[in-house]
Amino acid sequence: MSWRKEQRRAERGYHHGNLKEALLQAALGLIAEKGAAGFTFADAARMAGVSAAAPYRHFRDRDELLSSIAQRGFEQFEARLTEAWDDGRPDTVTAFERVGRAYLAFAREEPAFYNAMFESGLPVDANAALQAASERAFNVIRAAAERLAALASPGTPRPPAMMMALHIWSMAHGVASLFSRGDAARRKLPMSPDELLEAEVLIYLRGLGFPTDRRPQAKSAEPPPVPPEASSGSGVPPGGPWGKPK
Amino acid sequence: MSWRKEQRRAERGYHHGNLKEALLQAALGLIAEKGAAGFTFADAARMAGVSAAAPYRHFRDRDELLSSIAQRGFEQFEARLTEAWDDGRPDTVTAFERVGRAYLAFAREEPAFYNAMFESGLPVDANAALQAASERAFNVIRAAAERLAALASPGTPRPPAMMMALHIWSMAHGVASLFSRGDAARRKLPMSPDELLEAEVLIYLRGLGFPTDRRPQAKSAEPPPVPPEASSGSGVPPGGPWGKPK
DNA sequence: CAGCTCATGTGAACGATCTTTACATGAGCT
DNA sequence: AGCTCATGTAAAGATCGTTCACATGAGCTG
Repeated sequence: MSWRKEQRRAERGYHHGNLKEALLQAALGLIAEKGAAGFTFADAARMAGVSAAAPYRHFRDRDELLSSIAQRGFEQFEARLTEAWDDGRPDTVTAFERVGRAYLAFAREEPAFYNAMFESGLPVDANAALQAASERAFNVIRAAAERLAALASPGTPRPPAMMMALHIWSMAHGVASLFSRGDAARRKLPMSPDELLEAEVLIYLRGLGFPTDRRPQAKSAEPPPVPPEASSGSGVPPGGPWGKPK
Repeated sequence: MSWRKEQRRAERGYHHGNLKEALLQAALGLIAEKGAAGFTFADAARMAGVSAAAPYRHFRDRDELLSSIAQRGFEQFEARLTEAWDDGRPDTVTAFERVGRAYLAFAREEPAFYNAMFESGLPVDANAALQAASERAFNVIRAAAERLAALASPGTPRPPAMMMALHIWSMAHGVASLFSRGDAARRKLPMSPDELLEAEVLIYLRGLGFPTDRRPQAKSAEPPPVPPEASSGSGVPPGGPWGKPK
């Protein structure tokens, strides 16, 4: 029973050396397994091989650990989105959809982070640093929407980029949290969450009057010439974004 | 100290008489206050004036109480959505948007139910009855989407109703959980969640080629005549769904 | 190198929760 | 009147979050 603890202690000495990091990693693993609600401070301590009181030297309380994880999550999230956006290459629409896929991929591949960030119930404004990190991540989407808005067909009012960004965010978050993660993924779907979101975004963009055929655009100040399909009929390409209906 | 408990007991006798219901109500109140994560079985018992062990006569464990609440929530949710849909009166698009608003209204007005249903972390398939209730609620959206799909402009492929329903659900859930409830509502927005969702759905529907001017349609088998704006230009009415840009 | 300091970890303890177990009560039926 | 069984209670064990007094040893200071 207790020789194990002694053993551990013998291996690493009285001081852990890197407990804060170890706790964050342990918590991450536990949240991935059992959700933010199921994760316990004591478990994290045990997993790091220290007493239940040790974590209090590094985090005021359980919530502070959680919000540290959320913050780190937003930072990685921002990085992933930025990378996916790739400054709008090769063309704005393609890059924009890549951001959508990156959103879902993050939710799927980093369930613990996503959980801490959006589903742990901690207040958005718990922590100034957290809020800032969250805003930086959102700003990636916002900036992309800004560029997309600039592509609006001439003669049509330019949609507010902020609104577009909020719309895209809500779609991505909705799909992720309803269909793409953990228990929710068990809901049976006629298509993958990725395809679902991609179609949703494409239809939305078409609703705004954007060409969605992904032709690379020159990065010019004036909008590119309107492709034929954007000004004739309802703008629906044959087959539509959802594939060929039978 | 303990005269209070005796007092309570004197008022109602040894047997409570309606404990199951009282526990559900108490839990609902507690979840509304502190979220599903913060709610404790013991608190619910205390609030109902019984010992901490009493609830186990009515629910296997805390999770079963939670899933009972979620189930009841889905039932009320279904009722609200059905009422909002009103069988597509006065016209399909108007009714469809009313469903969207009803979704948000439910999320806002019944935070406890919404929390238990979508944010409590309980598995979708925890319980057959729960899953069934959830599917019945979704079917309201699905049926509405079915009717909407039948309105597709002639010559354009008819979008799969299932996909549309999933899209609408993800939008509504995304907006609700990001902006419309509890802590999340503190995120500052340039518009209300209701307006945000309404614009989102309108743009989406336009992307599918639907007329979105809410003219009442005859309930005929064949689609109504295509309004001019749906077949000319990009289909964007002046001002767009997001109001007048400056 | 000796000694001091302070960040870091320990163990014990408190109150709260979840859950089980043996026992108490009384409503409704015979 | 008496029996039975659903319903409630008290007590107890296990786990958690959190605090407090105390132990340890890494790194600075002289």
